Amino acid sequence: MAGILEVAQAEFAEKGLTGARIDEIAAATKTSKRMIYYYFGSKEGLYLAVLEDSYRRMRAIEAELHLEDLPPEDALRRLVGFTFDHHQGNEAYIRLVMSENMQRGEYLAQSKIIQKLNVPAIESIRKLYGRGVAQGVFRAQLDPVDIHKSISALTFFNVSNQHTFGLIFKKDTQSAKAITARRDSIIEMVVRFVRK
Amino acid sequence: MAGILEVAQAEFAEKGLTGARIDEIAAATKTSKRMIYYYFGSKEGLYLAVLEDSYRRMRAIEAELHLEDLPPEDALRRLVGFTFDHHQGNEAYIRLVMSENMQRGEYLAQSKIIQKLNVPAIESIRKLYGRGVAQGVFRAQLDPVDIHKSISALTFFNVSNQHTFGLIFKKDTQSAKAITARRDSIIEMVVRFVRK
DNA sequence: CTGGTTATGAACCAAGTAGTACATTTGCAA
DNA sequence: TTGCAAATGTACTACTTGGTTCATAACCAG
Repeated sequence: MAGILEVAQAEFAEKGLTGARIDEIAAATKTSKRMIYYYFGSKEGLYLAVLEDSYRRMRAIEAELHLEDLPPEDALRRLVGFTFDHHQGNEAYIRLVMSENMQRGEYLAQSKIIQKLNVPAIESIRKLYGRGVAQGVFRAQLDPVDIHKSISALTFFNVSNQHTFGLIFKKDTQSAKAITARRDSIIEMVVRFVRK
Repeated sequence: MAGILEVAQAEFAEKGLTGARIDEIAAATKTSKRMIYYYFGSKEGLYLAVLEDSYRRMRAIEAELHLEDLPPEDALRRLVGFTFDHHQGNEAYIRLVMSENMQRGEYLAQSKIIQKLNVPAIESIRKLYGRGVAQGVFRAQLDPVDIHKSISALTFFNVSNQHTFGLIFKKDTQSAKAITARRDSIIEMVVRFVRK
């Protein structure tokens, strides 16, 4: 059954909810279409299961960064860099989130476990930012969720929109060099935003 | 035929390439399915036409901002604010671009006119940034395309990922107040990035 | 061993759905 | 008017696809 989820994640990430084919998922699994319906009830049920599983795995990896051990600015640099790498290395996850936004969050809204999974992400920013303000290196009055949103936007977009952006500006955006440069630029942007 | 494009844009933006239904588009038009095939050849042909038309209209609006008349930082603020508003007010366009990225840019790559349409966007940043450096208010050595990418990322994400982000962080992200706050935050972020 | 619950296989179906065949009409130039 | 190309309506089809029916097998507690 874990195998079904993996295969289904790949298929849904590749083609979206409507583009994905249950028959193809079944064919790539050891089980049959019959079993997919037995376990997940419907295409939508499977999609939701995949969605939850993907968020869960994403956050599980994010958990341990040990930002407390670093000075605030270093911690922030590390957090942003890590988020960047993480998005960069998980295109399937990115595509699932894109797909879900195309459905206007209709399926994620049905999930009961999602909200809980994401509190830690904000918490680590809140702490780190609080320390920075206390030490006088960060400016005050900023909203941690807003900071998180900017970090997400910058790192997410770099993967999600790589194709249209690359085409339009004829830039190689995916060479190791280009990726590193972009990574540094994003880190710099976030740090400058919070720095006093 | 212009009518077809409008209806088709709405349908493709709403449901993506695979989710969109030619029959539905036909039903919402004054013409028939037969005519859609007559003019556009296939579903993909129609999709490509819609894509090109949407980019074209987007850039046409962007054209006149008169940034030359303003001091560099003011010009940058205006550009970012305008881009933000523009994305905020054109969800259909955003969704089409998302959809196209889900296809890995396969259809946009077939378009011969796309690259040309986007040179001006970079040009206006390049000029504005050059002026800022010359006047000593912006730091040197930055890449205009990189700046443009950050502006796009921040403003695009705010629309494209509003649903998942809103759900996860239980934040109202679409009230007038929230939008204005986010707008200001993004402008500030970009300005701080280029400022000396 | 038995009864029932869980798991599985194979063929099947009804509803969509992109695309077409064919006939017909409209417009327009000569 | 004639003739030809562009435009259009109706009905159809070949195929895909989510989901099901029915029968059977494997498992497992009492």
